[in-house]
Amino acid sequence: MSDNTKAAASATAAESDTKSRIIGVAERMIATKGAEQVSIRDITREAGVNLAAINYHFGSKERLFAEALARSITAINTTRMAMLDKAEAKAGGRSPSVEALLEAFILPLLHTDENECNRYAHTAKMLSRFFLNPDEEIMHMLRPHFMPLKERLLRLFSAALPEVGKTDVEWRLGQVFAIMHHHMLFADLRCKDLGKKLNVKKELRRLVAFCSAGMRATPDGEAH
Amino acid sequence: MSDNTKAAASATAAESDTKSRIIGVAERMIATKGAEQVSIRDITREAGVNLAAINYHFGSKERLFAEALARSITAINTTRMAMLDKAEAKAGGRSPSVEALLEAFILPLLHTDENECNRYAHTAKMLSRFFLNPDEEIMHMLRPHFMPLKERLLRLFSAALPEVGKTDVEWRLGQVFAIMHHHMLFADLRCKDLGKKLNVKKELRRLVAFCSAGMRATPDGEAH
DNA sequence: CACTCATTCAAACGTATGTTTGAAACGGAC
DNA sequence: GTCCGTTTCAAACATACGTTTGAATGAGTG
Repeated sequence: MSDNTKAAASATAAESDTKSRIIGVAERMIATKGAEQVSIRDITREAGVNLAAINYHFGSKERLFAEALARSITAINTTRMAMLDKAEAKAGGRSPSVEALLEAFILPLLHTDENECNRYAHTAKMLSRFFLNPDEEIMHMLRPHFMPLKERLLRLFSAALPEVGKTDVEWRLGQVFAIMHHHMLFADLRCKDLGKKLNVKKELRRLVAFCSAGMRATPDGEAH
Repeated sequence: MSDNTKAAASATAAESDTKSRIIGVAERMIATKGAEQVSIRDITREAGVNLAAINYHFGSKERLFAEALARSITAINTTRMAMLDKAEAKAGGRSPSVEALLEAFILPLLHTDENECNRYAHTAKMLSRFFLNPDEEIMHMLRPHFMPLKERLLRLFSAALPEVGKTDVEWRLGQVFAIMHHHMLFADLRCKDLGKKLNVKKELRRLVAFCSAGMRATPDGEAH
C-alpha cells in the first residue's frame, strides 16, 4: 500500500508520468462524456496505462475524480482571485463595486474552449455529481479549495453593501453560486445539442444585471 | 409486449395494484436514497412484487423514473396554478405583482413533510439526474408537464414587467428556476445532515426579495 | 369445462463495473 | 552484480445491475 506521499526520491518530477497523464485524461473525458459515463477502463485505455494504475496511484476511482474536480476548481478560483486583485487595485482605497465583484466571480466560469463551448461545464457536472451524492470525505477534501475565495468575497461584498447584513450577503452569494452552477449545466446542453455558440459578453451582462439587483435588494421586498 | 395502455377491461381501477405500489415505492425510495442509488431490485423488494414487474409495467427502469418524476412535477405545478388563480382573482383586472407571481412559483417548492424537511427535495434530485444525463425521449415525455405553467408565467411576468423585454423575462425566469433547483438540492442536505428544521417563511421572504429584484433589474446593470 | 388473455414468478442471462492479486519489469544504491 | 522499493502488467475477482425468458397462475368469457 505505501504512503500516499510518494517516497522521497526525485521530488522534482512533480508527478509520475502515468499519474499526471491519468488525471489529465480523466479531466478531459469527464468534460466530454460526463462523470457518470466514464469508467476507469475508459480512462486507462485512453491514457495508455494499465487498468490497475488508477487504484495504485489514487486509491480509488472516487478519489481520482475528486482530485480532478479540485484541479478545475483551483484553476477557476485562481483566475477569480486575480480578477479581484485587479478590481481592488482599480478601486484604490475604496471597495470595488458590486458589479466588479460579480464579474470576478462570474466571468472565469464563462471561458470557452476551442469549440466555443463552456470550458468548465464538466466542472459543474462534477460538482452536481458530488452534491447529489455527498461524501463526507470528499467534501472535506474539497473545502479548502473554496474557502479562501468565499471569505474574501464575503468581506468585499459586505464592504460594497453596508446596508445588507452579513448573513444576508452570504445567503445571497449562495444564490449567485446557484445561478452559475445551473447556468453551466445548461450552457453545456445548449452547446452540445443545438451547436449554438455562446455569446459570453451578453451572458455576462445579463448575469451581472440580475445578480447585482438581487444582491442589493431591500430585505423586505417591494423595491418600487 | 402488448400496448402501453392496459387492455380495456376494468378501467375503473385506476392502475393495477402492483403498478401503483411500484410507483409509490419508487417515489419514496428515490426521495430518501437518491435516484442513482435505487435499483429495481431495491424497489421490487420493498414493494413486495416480483423483480420483472417493473419491466413488465413500465418497459424499463428509466421510464419508471420518468413517470415518478412527472408525477411529482404535476403535483407541484397544480399547486402553482391554483396559487396563480388566486393571485389573478385577488388582483382583479390588473396583473398580479411580481412578488405574488414569485410566491406562486416558489412556495409550492418549500412544502415540508412530517420531518419538516423539504417535501420535494427528491424531485429536485431527480431533475438534476435528468439534467446531468439528458435523454431525449425522457425530456420529450416531461415537456408537457412544464409547458403550460411556463407559458402562463411568462405571460403574467411580462404583464407585470412591461419595461422588460419578453426574452429577458424568459431568461430571468430561468434564473429563478436555477435558484430553486439549487435551493432544494441543498435544503435536503441541510435537513438530513444537520437535522436543522427549515424556516419556510424566512426562506420565502429571502427568495422573493432576491428574485423580485433580479426580475426588475434594469437591463444595463448599474441600478444606483 | 375449455380458451384466452393479462399478470406474476423464479431463474437465468449478459454485461459492466471497481477492485485485488501476484508476478514481472524497472531503476537507483551499495 | 545484487538487492530493494517502486511501478507496471495481465488476469482474475466479485458483484451489482437491467433485462429477458418461459412456465405457472388467475380471472373473466364463451
